[in-house]
Amino acid sequence: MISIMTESEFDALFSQIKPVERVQIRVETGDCVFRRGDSPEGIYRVESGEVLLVRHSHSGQMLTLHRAQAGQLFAEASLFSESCHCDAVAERDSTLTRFNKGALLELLASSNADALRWMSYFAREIQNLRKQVEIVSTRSASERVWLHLQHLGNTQHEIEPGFVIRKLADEIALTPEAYSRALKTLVDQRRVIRQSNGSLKLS
Amino acid sequence: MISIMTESEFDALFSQIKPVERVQIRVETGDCVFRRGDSPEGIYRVESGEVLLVRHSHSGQMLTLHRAQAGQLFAEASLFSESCHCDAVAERDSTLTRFNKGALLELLASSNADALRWMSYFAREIQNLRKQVEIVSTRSASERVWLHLQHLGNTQHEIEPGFVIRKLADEIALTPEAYSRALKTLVDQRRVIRQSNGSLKLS
DNA sequence: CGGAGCCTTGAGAGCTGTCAATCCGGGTGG
DNA sequence: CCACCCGGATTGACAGCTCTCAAGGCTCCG
Repeated sequence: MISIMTESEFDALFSQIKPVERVQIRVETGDCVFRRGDSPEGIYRVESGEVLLVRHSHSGQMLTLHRAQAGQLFAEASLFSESCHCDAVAERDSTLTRFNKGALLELLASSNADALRWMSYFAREIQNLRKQVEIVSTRSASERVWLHLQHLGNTQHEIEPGFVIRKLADEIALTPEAYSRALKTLVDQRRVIRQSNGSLKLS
Repeated sequence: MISIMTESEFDALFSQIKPVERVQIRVETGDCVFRRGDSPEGIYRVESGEVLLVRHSHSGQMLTLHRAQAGQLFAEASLFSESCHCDAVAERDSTLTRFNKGALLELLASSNADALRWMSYFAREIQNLRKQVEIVSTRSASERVWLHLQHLGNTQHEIEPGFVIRKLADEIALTPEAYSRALKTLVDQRRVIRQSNGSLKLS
């Protein structure tokens, strides 16, 4: 059984790519890595920092589709696409590695175990997205927050301190105010406990 | 450049699977193909009819995550998963083909051009899901309907007659009433035209 | 101490969900 | 041919919830 790709398996994959085919990129908070409609140049890995994939509605509202943190990939789907479908914006000062699209495709075409790992990565991405659709489709704000917290802490059942309400609210299409109220509701219901160190514990 | 996998490429892929590894399945309206938590047995193709991937919130509300129509696959992501993440329910009487999970994985491991096609399929699925997240995250009902109609008719700019408001509303987490009102708003704004044959034209 | 940034809380408006009534088209049976 | 019924779509009325805007609170940091 092929399991979820671990970080070291990622490294094994990418280490086969010639150095000349990878580019180190430094971006500062607010910089655009690419914009919607750009021709995709490859897949990106976040080495440090954080990059958001966002879309802007024509009414000016911004929507976070994905939050890529250190160690994660983004723009995977653009491997097979003629244009980028989101804006990629640095949420913080970040360093990225870009792996050339053509080199990756060649690598995939010549190697098969790697192809399986890639597919498992894609499959996990699909499942995460379905989960996100489920969360965002939930009408009640407190249920939406509850599902999202469960999703975030599905292993540790605990949300680390230092979380930022504004970011969490963005991810599930709520305003920070509504998120705050919803969280208060969950705490009142004893479903979430605010711990003294600032973390959240799910029950 | 690898382009989107066409239906004939699908056929080429699946034709390499031994007949003994594929099962024909007939289901009637309302039948469950599999349930959340089941051990995945393979990937399914809808030959005729329609299958919905849904989740039930514990408050009893049903959410449509995906609508697989004739010619489409579903449960792709479960290839690399130990359990199904949705219920699959027949929306109409349908015939399905199930391709055995193990056979597919072997096929992928031994063939590389096919692996690329599979990945392109997954990549398209990911893009569709991101679009769905974008749509569902849109707060205004009429804007949500507008985005969804654009997504549905992104090639023909027209929605065929015979569409069912209830189903469309389900897909974007709206009530039929709210959908109806939103559609009326779009028609009043001349962004959508109801044609005499019952189809919708986008402008 | 003072400011900045974020979270929290409050009040009101706007929008969607709910429930109910009505309309419309297709199918059935007299 | 017509009355009737049935399912879905539409429309109306109202409650409930979230968004918006505004006003404190809190922590961190200079």
